[in-house]
Amino acid sequence: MFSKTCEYGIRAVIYISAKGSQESKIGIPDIGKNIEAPVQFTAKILQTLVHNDIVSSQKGVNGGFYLNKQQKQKQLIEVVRAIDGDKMFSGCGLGLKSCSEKEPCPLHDKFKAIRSSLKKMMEQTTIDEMSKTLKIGRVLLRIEQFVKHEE
Amino acid sequence: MFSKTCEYGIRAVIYISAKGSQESKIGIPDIGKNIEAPVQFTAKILQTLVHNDIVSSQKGVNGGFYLNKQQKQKQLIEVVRAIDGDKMFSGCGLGLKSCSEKEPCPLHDKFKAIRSSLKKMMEQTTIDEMSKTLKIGRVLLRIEQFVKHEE
DNA sequence: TCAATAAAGGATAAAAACATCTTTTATTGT
DNA sequence: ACAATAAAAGATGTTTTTATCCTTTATTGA
Repeated sequence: MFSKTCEYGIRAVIYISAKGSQESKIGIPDIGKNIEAPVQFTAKILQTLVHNDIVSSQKGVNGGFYLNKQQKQKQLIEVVRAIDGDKMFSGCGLGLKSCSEKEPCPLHDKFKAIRSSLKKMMEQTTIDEMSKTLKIGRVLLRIEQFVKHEE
Repeated sequence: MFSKTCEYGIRAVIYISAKGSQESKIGIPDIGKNIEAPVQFTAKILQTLVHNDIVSSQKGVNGGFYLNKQQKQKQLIEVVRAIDGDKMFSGCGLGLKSCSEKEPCPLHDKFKAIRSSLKKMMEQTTIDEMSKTLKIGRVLLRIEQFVKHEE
């Protein structure tokens, strides 16, 4: 469904949102280890996410990644768009250039329905929500340390 | 959504089903041209589809590809499975091995819903239906010659 | 002010997906 | 029988995606 790059990106964002804060930023080695993604590759993806204002970063001692308030409120679809672009939400399901509302391919309407529900889902899901889901006991990744985070 | 390979495969199957018959088989050059796919690559995909009993073929003079009655009744999902395998319908949406019903990732339930509707759609769509949709005027591909096929 | 730290950025490498080319095998009309 | 035809099969090439490595830049605590 998503590209690997996108999967890593989403996982990283969830992890950073759940574990990091402006006071306590998260480093790349920590992130890579805990989301089970190649460290350097994750670094590249995070660059993209920083450029697109999905994630904040700071260089130097005690630097790392974190999400500010506005960023935590962003929708999943914005993360996906930043990494994979719009292709997921545009174009014919069968890859036909000639396909359109007027001259639809045999899968056109059915596809449209699926895609619009996928899109809606991604719009209704915020980063914050995903990281909360993580915290309230539905464990994911390797984040055992979350126990102490719970209220 | 689908891989390019899968897109070409589906398009080929629709085209063959719509235009071909046991009496009048369709050759690879014809198929490639009309579904706007690389000819030799399409040939490879058709090999796979023949192996998986989605399409019938015959070598030699007047040979080519066609779909028999049973094959026309196959579901879209069978075509996709033959080419892309099961990965589309299995595994965590975020690519996590650790994700399960018991320990779901933050996207688990939402993803499950989307995927099951995608699956249902593919199970409810037959090759025959898609090629009929093509015939009743909703033009696709480059198949102008379909006009004479309509009843 | 400088050594340590950590992200940013650029270059390169490996793997997978996509595509083409060439040879072989089966079929058929003559 | 055999020449022509068309798919099957195997080898090879290209492009994109995924992944790693190395150098540079910014920040900070001592």
